[in-house]
Amino acid sequence: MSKATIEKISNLCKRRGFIFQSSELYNGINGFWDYGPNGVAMRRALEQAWWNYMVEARDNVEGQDSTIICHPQVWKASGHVDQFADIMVDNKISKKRFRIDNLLEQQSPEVLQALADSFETEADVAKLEASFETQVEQKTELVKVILNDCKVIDPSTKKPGDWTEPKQFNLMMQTYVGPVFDEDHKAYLRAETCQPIFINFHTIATSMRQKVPFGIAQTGKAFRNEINPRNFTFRSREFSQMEMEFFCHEEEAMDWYNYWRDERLKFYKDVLNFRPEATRTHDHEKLAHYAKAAMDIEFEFPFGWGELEGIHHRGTWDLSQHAEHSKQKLEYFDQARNERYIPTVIETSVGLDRLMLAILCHAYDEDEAETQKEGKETDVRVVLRLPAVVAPVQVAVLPLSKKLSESSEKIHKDLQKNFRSAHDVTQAIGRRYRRQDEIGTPLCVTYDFDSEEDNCVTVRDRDTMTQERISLDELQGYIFNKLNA
RNA sequence: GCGAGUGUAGCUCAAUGGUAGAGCAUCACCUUGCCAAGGUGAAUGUCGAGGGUUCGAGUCCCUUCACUCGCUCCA
Repeated sequence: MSKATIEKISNLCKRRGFIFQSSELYNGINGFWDYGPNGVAMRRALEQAWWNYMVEARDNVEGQDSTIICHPQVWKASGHVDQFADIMVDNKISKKRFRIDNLLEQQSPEVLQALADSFETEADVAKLEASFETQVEQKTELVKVILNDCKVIDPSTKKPGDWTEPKQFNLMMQTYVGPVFDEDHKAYLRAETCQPIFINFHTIATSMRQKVPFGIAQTGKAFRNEINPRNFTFRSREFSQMEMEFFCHEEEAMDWYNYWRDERLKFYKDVLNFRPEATRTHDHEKLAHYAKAAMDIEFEFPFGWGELEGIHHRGTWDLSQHAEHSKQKLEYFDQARNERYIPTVIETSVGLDRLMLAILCHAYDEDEAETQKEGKETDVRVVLRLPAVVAPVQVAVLPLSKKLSESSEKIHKDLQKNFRSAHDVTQAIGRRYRRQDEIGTPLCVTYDFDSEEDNCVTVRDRDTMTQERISLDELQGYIFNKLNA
């Protein structure tokens, strides 16, 4: 049972320079988070671990880095502009909020007819929804009156609601390209990193002489106007994704789907050392209309199970959409099969910030340690049992006394060439060990008064708190082996 | 957006309407000192912001901002 709570994690993250509220000086901004020195070190290491595993170690996956702002048509083609915009309305009596399309679907024919009469249209959900959209765009007060006059039912109470003015919720963030802010210059910040992969598919296949099946990976920022950001960094409005789109022939798609699912599970197990019970897989019961198969890899956060990664069989939907909207042929000619087709896509998509949070929750531990504090035998030790590959500091060099700091700094400088090393000279040694435990440093190297004589240092292990005397000549190799164990 | 809650030192939190505090953390010095050790000292605040009531407001009232939790949303 994990001892982590979101409150403890977020406190530790702030106290130790991992993650804190963005723009705190101005009271913060909801859904945006900054990474401090330890947070950014860990995040870069994690991103690099993913990149190495998914791109660098493979011949059939290429990398790319696209712009955050793309041609607005990209997001119309992908369906985001439509699907990310909903009209919402609140019932003041039940305090519930509804999407107008969901609400319309649950009305009786009488109510629908009354609405249709008011809008001078037909009693059809799609047509009524279109009427609502027009009215809401024109910001008329009429809609609220109509909702209430037609006695639209609240599905949760089965009674007419006291409806507020419907509002348009846009989940895509908007901006303007060029100095003139009008409709013609409207653009979107990308809501996911995968669309720019789809539109670059042919350019990359050609330039890298790749043949299907092959993949393209990208990491980077994505933006969504989440209605309600919650649970620390779990749902943020600006976040990073690590996505890979694998293009293959439809006949092989399920095999590749299974292959990538297994690869991704292996990543969590072998690279990040997740305990088996920390994650689970969850097959989607309701598939998006274009999807053939979809599953999530979930992690048990202190607030419950949450999605870390999605593995999706997207069919030919995305490339077909872009082919249609761009009026370009996005077919691939497969020489081996002597066949022309739109490749099928298998996607792996993980949230970098969510994964950071999961790793922190997974690593958080409290144990009992002996103390020399007066009146106490043991004390609670807070320790992050981070895998060495992502630990912000991999080794800390600590002189037993400040007088020894000249020699210890030389060791630190030497270790810095190969590892993320820190040098800490202030305060009692025990306190420094505890500080390093809290940021998850796997190894501490202590230089003492004997070191001058015997050319040896003490290496202390974070998890066992045991110490070993190591010759300075063997130190680099010893640390390398321990960190890669 | 609705409802509830919270804003005081870096953190956790005190303070009947009457001089803003503690613990921890931080920093400096001392200590041949290996697990938040001991000692001496230091720094730290527009009490979220604005207005009002009062002789006097961190405390009461109003407004506002931000955050947290619940509802809605989460392809």
